[in-house]
Amino acid sequence: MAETLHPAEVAKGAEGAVKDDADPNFMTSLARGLSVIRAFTEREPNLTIADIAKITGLPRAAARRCLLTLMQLGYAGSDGRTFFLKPKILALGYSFLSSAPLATILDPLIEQVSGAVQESCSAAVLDEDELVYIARAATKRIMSVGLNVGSRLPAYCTSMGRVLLAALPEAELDAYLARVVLKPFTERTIVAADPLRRELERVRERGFSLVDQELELGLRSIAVPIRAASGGVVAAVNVSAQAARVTCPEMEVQFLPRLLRAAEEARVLLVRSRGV
Amino acid sequence: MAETLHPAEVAKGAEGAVKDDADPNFMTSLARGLSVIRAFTEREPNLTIADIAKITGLPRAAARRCLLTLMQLGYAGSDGRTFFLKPKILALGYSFLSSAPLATILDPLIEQVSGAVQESCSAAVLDEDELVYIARAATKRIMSVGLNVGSRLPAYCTSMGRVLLAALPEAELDAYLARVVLKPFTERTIVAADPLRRELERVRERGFSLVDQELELGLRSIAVPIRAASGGVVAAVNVSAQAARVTCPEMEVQFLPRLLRAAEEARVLLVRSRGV
DNA sequence: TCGCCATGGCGCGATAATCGCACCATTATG
DNA sequence: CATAATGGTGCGATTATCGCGCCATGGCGA
Repeated sequence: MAETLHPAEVAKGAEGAVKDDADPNFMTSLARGLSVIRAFTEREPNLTIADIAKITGLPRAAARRCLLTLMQLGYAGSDGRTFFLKPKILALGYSFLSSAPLATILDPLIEQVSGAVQESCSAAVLDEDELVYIARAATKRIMSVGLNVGSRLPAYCTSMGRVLLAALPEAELDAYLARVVLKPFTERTIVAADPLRRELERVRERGFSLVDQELELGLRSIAVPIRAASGGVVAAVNVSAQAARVTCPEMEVQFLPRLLRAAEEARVLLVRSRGV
Repeated sequence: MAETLHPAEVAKGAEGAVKDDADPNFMTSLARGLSVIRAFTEREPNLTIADIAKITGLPRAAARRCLLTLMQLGYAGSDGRTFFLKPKILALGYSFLSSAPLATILDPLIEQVSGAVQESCSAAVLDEDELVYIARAATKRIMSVGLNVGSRLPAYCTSMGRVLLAALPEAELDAYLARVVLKPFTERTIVAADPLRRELERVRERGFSLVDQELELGLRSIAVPIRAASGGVVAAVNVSAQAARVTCPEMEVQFLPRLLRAAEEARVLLVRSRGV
């Protein structure tokens, strides 16, 4: 149980650049503690010290120290044998949400669209080559479980991801394409750089992205960009639905207008809330 | 700008118990790093090193090290002068959300109730004497801004808080009442222990809690407990509305039945998902 | 325009905080 | 019953972290 998973952002060095780390400004203990927090997942909400050690690659004693510290601070709890995260941990992630005007503003809009079209609706931004959900309204509990605020998906094969990629400066897109491996999630997934570039070009021209079962069979989604006052794309919103229930043309007809309206509304609201 | 706010869980010692016994299992650096994360709030999403130092009480150099570490790990960013949290920080809180069957299960139910009654609906649990939102569906952006997943409110003057307090074992309730100061948020807030006890007794008997403008004038809310298979109360769900629009009797008539139904549904779903 | 103060960056010596090995007790495992 | 794995602990080693102090920068007011 609990296999050695994510590469433990700590270990050698997340960035493969220089290996003679020894950066005097890098606090190893902090990095370790955070990696311990991230070791907890849906699959294994209750972990033992040994589990954590395996997952993070930390020595058992170190893992234990982190856990104990998190406990003392109220971020984790223990039933004696296993450890688990406590709700206080939300205070961390959500210092971001509450400090992000975006999430606050988009949330009600998302709800509104979702309620109107009776399908799941989300907002996301790009972070480290991935798509990160910052707001979400689900109609039913379905769809490849567990998409939540904070969830991360690849950008190249999702509608919101493509909208955001399409808005990237040329150079950054090049860098992205150079970095990322386009893994096929279904047989429809675009996995070659050139076709992807063309698709992004198309997204840019049409002002929205429609992705048909490229991430998961049976799942279609359509997304539009959210623009700030300045005109820059700051996020994306989408509606996703089961392919069996909604055809591609229907997605455009039924969902696109609402998405565009929400995006326009968001833009207006964003103007008023710019403390940045 | 950026006043000295929360007491910096690090400094002296969150628990007033023993003084500075230098627990060998406590990693100060980790605690400091986490307190830096929590220094970011809605009011000030962009903070300078000096700000952070003031807020957390850390020396400037230490604050700087934390910030730089968070940056290297991708949790924070900087525009050169000020720092801000990046979406990756959500991965921390998200470890909890995704590892909490509760949040996943309650979310769709919340949405459903919210959609049906056209008012904001939330779910919360108790954590360190406070109410913590674990799921939320807002209809409009209103109501004393920024209630989000992760938000914390006092338990004694909120409907969900009372539902959860009412479910506490006698001894724990005593301890709670001994610890907490009942601060009046409005002139209606119950601030004496005895009346509060009686109210909790009433909540226990009636199976729900209706709080009328005790947290904020113009705000009413009604909550019911969510019970696990075992019968223990594990969370609460509520509906809140503007007092001007919905009277107390109306709250009971219009919202209570739906809340009870959602709670019953949750109970059924919880039985099936108990991996704990 | 000229200083003044607050801030960010940096280096370093000091030291205490963290490390991780090694060992013991206890409990799953077979 | 034997074995392996886990949790807990202590300690010496060391190095990761600390925080003071200094310098450069720059915003701001006089």
